[in-house]
Amino acid sequence: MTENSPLHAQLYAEMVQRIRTGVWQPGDRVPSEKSLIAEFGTSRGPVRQALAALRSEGMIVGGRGAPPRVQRTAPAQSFDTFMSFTEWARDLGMAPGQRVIEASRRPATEEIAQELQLPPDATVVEIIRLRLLDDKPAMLERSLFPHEIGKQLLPADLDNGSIYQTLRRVGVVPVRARHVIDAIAAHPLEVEQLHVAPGAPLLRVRRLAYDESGTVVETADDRYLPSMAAFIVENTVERRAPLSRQAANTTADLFEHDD
Amino acid sequence: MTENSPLHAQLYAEMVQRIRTGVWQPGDRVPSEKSLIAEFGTSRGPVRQALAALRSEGMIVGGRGAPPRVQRTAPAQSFDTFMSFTEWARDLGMAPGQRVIEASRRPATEEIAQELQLPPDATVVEIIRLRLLDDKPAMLERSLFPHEIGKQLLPADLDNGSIYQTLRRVGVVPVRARHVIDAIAAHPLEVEQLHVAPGAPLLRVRRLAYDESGTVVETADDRYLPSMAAFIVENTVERRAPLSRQAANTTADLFEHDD
DNA sequence: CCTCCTGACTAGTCAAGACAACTTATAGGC
DNA sequence: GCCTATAAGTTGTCTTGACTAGTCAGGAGG
Repeated sequence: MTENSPLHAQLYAEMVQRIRTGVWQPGDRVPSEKSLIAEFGTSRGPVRQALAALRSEGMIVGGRGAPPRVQRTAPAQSFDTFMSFTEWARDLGMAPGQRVIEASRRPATEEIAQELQLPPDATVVEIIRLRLLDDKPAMLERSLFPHEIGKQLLPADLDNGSIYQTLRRVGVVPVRARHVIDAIAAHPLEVEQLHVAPGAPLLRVRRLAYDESGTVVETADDRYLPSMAAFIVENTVERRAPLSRQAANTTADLFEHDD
Repeated sequence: MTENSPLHAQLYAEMVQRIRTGVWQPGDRVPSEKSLIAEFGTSRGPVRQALAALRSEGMIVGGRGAPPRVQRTAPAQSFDTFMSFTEWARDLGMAPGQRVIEASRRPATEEIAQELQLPPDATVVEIIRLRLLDDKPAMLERSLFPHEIGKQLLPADLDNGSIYQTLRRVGVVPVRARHVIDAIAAHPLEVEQLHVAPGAPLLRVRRLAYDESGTVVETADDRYLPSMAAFIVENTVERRAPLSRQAANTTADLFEHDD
């Protein structure tokens, strides 16, 4: 694993582990660059690169004249963990579950075709799943895929395993996504599946995922029970979060494509 | 401005401007490092440092063998813009407005004292304001400050100008914040002020802001009309957002202090 | 006309060294 | 005991040089 990766990445991994396992305690000073160089037997470049990575994720702060300090902070979730409900649940130590409500193939509406960058009336695959945490309903997920991609999913066992893992096996790898977070009242389907009162507030996340080449892989509409999940952002003066607050009158633009 | 800052920062600023002004068009290749070195008359280090900064903010992508490409992406909002309703509205080209509902001094409850890192029964200042965008209600903001800080706000003209600007004038500068985003049903006060039906879904953002020394400056509970605002996150495999999804049974921990 | 291969170019990685700016602890003076 | 000046140590910044691994266009061959 760490053998073929670049030196600075190995150093980074080693440092992350030391922080996580408490070898470097929160509030402590990190060893000086000089001692790290001596320990790892490298030059200053890779060491500084690894430290810069830690800093960019907020795990260490300060510096300039004195070694930086370890900061205990909610670790940023990896792209995969953030995208995949299954991986997220495992990360939390909870049992992910799912029940397919609907899996269908249908012609796209004009709006959906545009979101998926498809010609009008193209076929899309829609999958609606109830997601569970430790057997309790947590989220209702409505995903839309272009037919080329979605057809790989219909024969798969959607009740077990992650859609993303299935997609990866067939060579579809999302690498970029845009999430729009807001609140919405529960509709009849959510009332039925999530066991909430009609009109109850739900946390909605609409997602547009792209692969390497910039083509849209998925558009989704996830509705979370606020009693089961929340989103956290950590923000610093130095470190901008790739997060912004948008006026809703421009929400239509939010799903415009960049490239 | 750019005279005393380090070289790589100057290069970064210049490159950002070129992207914003369209000298470097989205989709275009960035000039090669060699040509940038020749143009700016520096060595490779600062040039690469500036490019790395652009990359970390998602403004350029790719590389390794070919010059990176300019990516048109929703620019991450600066810490100030993200914190301050006033600056955010101005950024959108809309007119920010506000009406103070309540500004009071009171003993803290146990829970609030803990959040603000104060001894039990310490005095806190609570300010509740209705926030407007172009004269339309958009958000109800409930902020709590330690008395030492809040007392500077009570005599201020809270109906005009930003709280953060006022705080900065008296030397209180937040540099780090944690935001927890979820959904909640409208309560009587929101029904009255935001003109929504009882139980209507609102987007809630709870915020804990720290200053340089790590002491809590503010804790707040903002409730947005989902028809007026949403949050956007852009996520990449390479670039982790400092954002995570959390199970709500751990929500009590979310406001635990780090340091 | 298409495919494949080669070579020029590019960015990623690493090393070693030098100086500037800053922090911290120590030693000295009051 | 307290404050201040100093010195040592640390990180930030920049340079130069080298090698590796990837991209891309153009030419040879089918």
